[in-house]
Amino acid sequence: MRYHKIPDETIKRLPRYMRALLLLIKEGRETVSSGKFAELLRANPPQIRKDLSYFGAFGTPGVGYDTKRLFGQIQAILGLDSTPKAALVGLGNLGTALLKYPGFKAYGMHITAIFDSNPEKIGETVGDIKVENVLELSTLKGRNMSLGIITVPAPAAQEIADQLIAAGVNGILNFAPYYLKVPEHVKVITIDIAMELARLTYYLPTKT
Amino acid sequence: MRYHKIPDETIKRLPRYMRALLLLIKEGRETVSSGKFAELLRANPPQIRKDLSYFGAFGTPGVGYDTKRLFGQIQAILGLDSTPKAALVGLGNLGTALLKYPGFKAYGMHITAIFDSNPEKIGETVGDIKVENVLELSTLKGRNMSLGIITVPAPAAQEIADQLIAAGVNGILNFAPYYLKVPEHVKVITIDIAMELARLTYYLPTKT
DNA sequence: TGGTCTTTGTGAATGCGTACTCAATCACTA
DNA sequence: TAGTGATTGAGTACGCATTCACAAAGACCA
Ligand SMILES: NC(=O)c1ccc[n+]([C@@H]2O[C@H](COP(=O)([O-])OP(=O)(O)OC[C@H]3O[C@@H](n4cnc5c(N)ncnc54)[C@H](O)[C@@H]3O)[C@@H](O)[C@H]2O)c1
Ligand SMILES: NC(=O)c1ccc[n+]([C@@H]2O[C@H](COP(=O)([O-])OP(=O)(O)OC[C@H]3O[C@@H](n4cnc5c(N)ncnc54)[C@H](O)[C@@H]3O)[C@@H](O)[C@H]2O)c1
Repeated sequence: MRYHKIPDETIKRLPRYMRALLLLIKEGRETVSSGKFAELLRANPPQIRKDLSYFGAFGTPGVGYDTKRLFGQIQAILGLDSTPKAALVGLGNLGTALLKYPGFKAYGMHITAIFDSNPEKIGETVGDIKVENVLELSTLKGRNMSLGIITVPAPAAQEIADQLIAAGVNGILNFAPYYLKVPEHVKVITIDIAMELARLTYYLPTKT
Repeated sequence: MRYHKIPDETIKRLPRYMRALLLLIKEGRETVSSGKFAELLRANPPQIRKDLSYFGAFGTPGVGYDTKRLFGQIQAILGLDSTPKAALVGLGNLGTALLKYPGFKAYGMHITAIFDSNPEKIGETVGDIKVENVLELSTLKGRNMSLGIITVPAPAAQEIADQLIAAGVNGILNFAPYYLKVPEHVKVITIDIAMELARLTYYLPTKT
């Protein structure tokens, strides 16, 4: 049913559905059944149907889902139809890699501001964006920026987060290995690469 | 020692515990109670106690957990005490960022081999590692490499994964937005950055 | 237009992980 | 050596997510 509680796990899967749909659309497929779709994603059909059903009835029985329409619908659910703008803070190795990555556009996202504290980097242009001084972070306020990406060293992360939030950002993608303290209305997703790599070794066959 | 089923979520938390313990050790703390520890991690005490209890009794009632000892124990549980070696394939923007990152060592992990297909990159050295031709990937076999890191474009990911597995790797950290098909005994963790960013917009206040 | 086939949408059951609680345990002190 | 206080370890209850199964619904064809 609509407007009831939606599992967080469902939200995590939606962007994956989008990516698979992009592929299907490129292949020229007009419709896809939950069965075929599940095969592509290595998931099971009822999972997909249930996930989608939380938001309404998008499919047609006997046929399946219209690929283009479903893509648009998921995009709308996630709020990507309004092409949110993101500010990146910390033009280091990781920040640079993110900026050079072309894959974000396909979903309707854009990084439109860059900040750093290093005087050598300030003023530089990456793509067509000029690197600004982190001290001017508050100037973001009028620029309708809804997302922040933190790629500064861990000790600076909390301070940057506070400033981003003060500037009106209410979603933060954090790469620093630090657990940010933020107000209720702000959502933080931390990607902790070292943690994932560490976890991976657990699953290796024990060699003793 | 409990050899019953351990929740995957528990395994995901263990590396975070390690990081927090590193901090405590640096601060000179000898012991920590589950209460203090939970506060630091913004988690709740019973969760931590339960997680640890799956592997045995590490704490002393009335006192708490010995920080150094617990760090070593978690390290052992994860298999990081044997300092697993990792091979990275795809020395692009992301691959370079990972190689320059010093944070992996603290957990007991090392990237000790690099492969790429670009002739300009082959032969180059990064840190003290020489970049090898991806066609020579099979030479990994004798080098006791247990982990692979994939930072090549998505269309090449499956092929690289197959070759890594053939060379004896059985844990893969994959950054390519592609869902790899691997044998039963191989564990894959995919970090899909674009997906996380896309998901983030869902939680933003709907502005209409 | 009626019948059949396919596939959806969802109520119900199952299974898993988290949160709670409390007796058992250990250090410390007198 | 016995008493006190703090904290663990785990059995239990709860809640959420996944899986299952089936009735309702549209498409297609005779
Ligand atoms: N590179 C990786 O592979 C990797 C892996 C795991 C985690 N991380 C984390 O990601 C973050 C960035 O990593 P990196 O490798 O890009 O580091 P980096 O040192 O290359 O880049 C950090 C950048 O932030 C800038 N900076 C520092 N303090 C700042 C401040 N107060 N305000 C604004 N800018 C500031 C620096 O000038 C630099 O450009 C770190 O927190 C790191 O722990 C990185
Ligand atoms: N950079 C990011 O921020 C980012 C974000 C999300 C996902 N990703 C994914 O991570 C992967 C790497 O991204 P990137 O930005 O570093 O890309 P990149 O193009 O900078 O680097 C790719 C590297 O792989 C090498 N390569 C290509 N084909 C190869 C092959 N068959 N064998 C060996 N090496 C090969 C190239 O020579 C290059 O050095 C991609 O799959 C990308 O989709 C990157």
